[in-house]
Amino acid sequence: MPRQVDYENRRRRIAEAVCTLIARSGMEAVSLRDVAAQANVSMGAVQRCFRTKQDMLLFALEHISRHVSERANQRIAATSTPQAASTLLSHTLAELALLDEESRTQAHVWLAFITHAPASEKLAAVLHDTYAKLHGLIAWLIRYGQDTQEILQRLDPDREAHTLLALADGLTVHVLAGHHSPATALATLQRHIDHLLENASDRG
Amino acid sequence: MPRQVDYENRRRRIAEAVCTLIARSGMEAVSLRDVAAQANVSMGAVQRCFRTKQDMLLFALEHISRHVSERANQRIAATSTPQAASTLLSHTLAELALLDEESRTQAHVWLAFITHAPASEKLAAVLHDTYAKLHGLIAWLIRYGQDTQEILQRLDPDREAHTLLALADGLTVHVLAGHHSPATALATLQRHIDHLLENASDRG
DNA sequence: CGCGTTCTGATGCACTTGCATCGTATCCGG
DNA sequence: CCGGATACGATGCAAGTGCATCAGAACGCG
Repeated sequence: MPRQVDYENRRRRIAEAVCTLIARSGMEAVSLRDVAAQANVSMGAVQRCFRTKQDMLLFALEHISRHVSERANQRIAATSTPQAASTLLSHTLAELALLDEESRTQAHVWLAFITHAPASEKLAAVLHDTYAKLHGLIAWLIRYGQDTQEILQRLDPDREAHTLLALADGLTVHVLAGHHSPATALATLQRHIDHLLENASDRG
Repeated sequence: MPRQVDYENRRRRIAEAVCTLIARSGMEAVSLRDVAAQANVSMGAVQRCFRTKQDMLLFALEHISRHVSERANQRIAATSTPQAASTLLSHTLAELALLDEESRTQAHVWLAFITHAPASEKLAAVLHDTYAKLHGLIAWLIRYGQDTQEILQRLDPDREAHTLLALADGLTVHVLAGHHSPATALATLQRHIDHLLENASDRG
C-alpha cells in the first residue's frame, strides 16, 4: 500500500559504494557513514537495507562474486562465433585474474575479503563456493579443449585447473602488490597455458 | 646512565603480538591496547617503541618479511649435504608458499599487508622489495639447476621464476580461503616443478 | 646513598564507530 | 483527498579508538 522502493537496486548501489571505499583505503575504513555518503543515500537508508554492517559487507562480497562468475560464464556462453577452446581458456582466465585496470577495484575487494575470511564463517563459505564453481568451470574448459584435440590428452583436467586458478590468483596478488604490471602478468599466464596445448613447440 | 632497555627485543615481541592479532581477527581489529595486552607490556611501552600505529604495523611487516626471506635463504645456505638443485627449489618454494600450519599466521599477515598496500606508500615499497628479492632467489635457483643439468636448458629462469612465485602465492591464498588443504597445495606446487625438470616423463 | 635521567603505566581527551530511536516526509488505497 | 502505513534522515548514545600527558617508579653513576 504505501511507498514502494526498489530495494534490490539500492542494495546494489550500496554494495558498489562499499567496494569503491574498500578499494580506496582498505576494509577497516568502511564506516556506515562513509558508505552512505559514497552511495548518495542517508545513513538511515543504509541501515534499512542491511540490518547490520556484517550483512552489508557480506552482500558486497556476494555482489562481487556474482559479478566475476557471470562475466566468466558469459565469456563462454555468449561467444557467437565458436572459438578455439584454448582461446576460450585464455580469455576466461585472463578475466578471472582481474588484470585489466577496470578490474583493479574488484581484485582489491576480493583480496580484502579473502584476508578477512578466517574471521568470518559466512565470508569463508561464500569464498569456498565461488572457488569451487570457478574450478569446475576451468576444468570443464580443459576437458572441452581435450575433446577438440587442442589440449594434451595426458593432462588431468582437475589438477591443471587447480594450478591455473592458483596461478591466476597469484598474478592478481602480484599486480596488486606492484610486483607486476597487468601486461606482464597476462603474458605469464598465457605462457603457462601455451604449455598445455597439443601443438606446443616440442612433443604433442 | 639510567635504566637501560632492550628496545630491539621489545619491538620484536610487540611485532609478534601484532601478527598474532592480525591473524586472529584481521587488521582493523588491531588496537594499541590489544597489542599491549597480547605482548604483556603496558600501552605506554608500546607507544614508546613506536611513535605511531602506522610505524608499528610497518615494523611488523618488515619483521615478517625478514623472517620469510631469511628462512628461505637459510634453507639454501645452511644445507650441509649438498642437495640436488631441484630438491632445493622445491623446498624453498614450499616454504615461501607458507603452507604448513605453523606458517598460517604469517600467510595471513602477509596477505593482510598486501591488501592494505595500495593505501600506504611505505607498505607497498616493502612488499615490492621483498618480492624482488624472492624472485631473484628463485631465478638463481633455476639457473643453478640448469648448470647441474637438472632443469631444462631451454627455460627462461626469470620467466619461470615469475610463474613459480605467482603459483606459490596463489596457493597460499587458496589455502587461506579454504579452497585447498596445505597438502594438496603442496602437491600442486610439486607437480608444476616436476615439469621443469630434465628427467620428466617425456622429452628431456 | 641520593641525584638525575630514563622509562612506565594510568588517565585524559577529542574523535569515530555501529546501532537505536523518533518525529517527519512520502506515498498508496479507499 | 485523506488515513495510515512506510521509508527517511537527523540525532543520541555507549563503546572504543589513537595519541598526549604526567606523576612516579626504576635504575646507573657520582
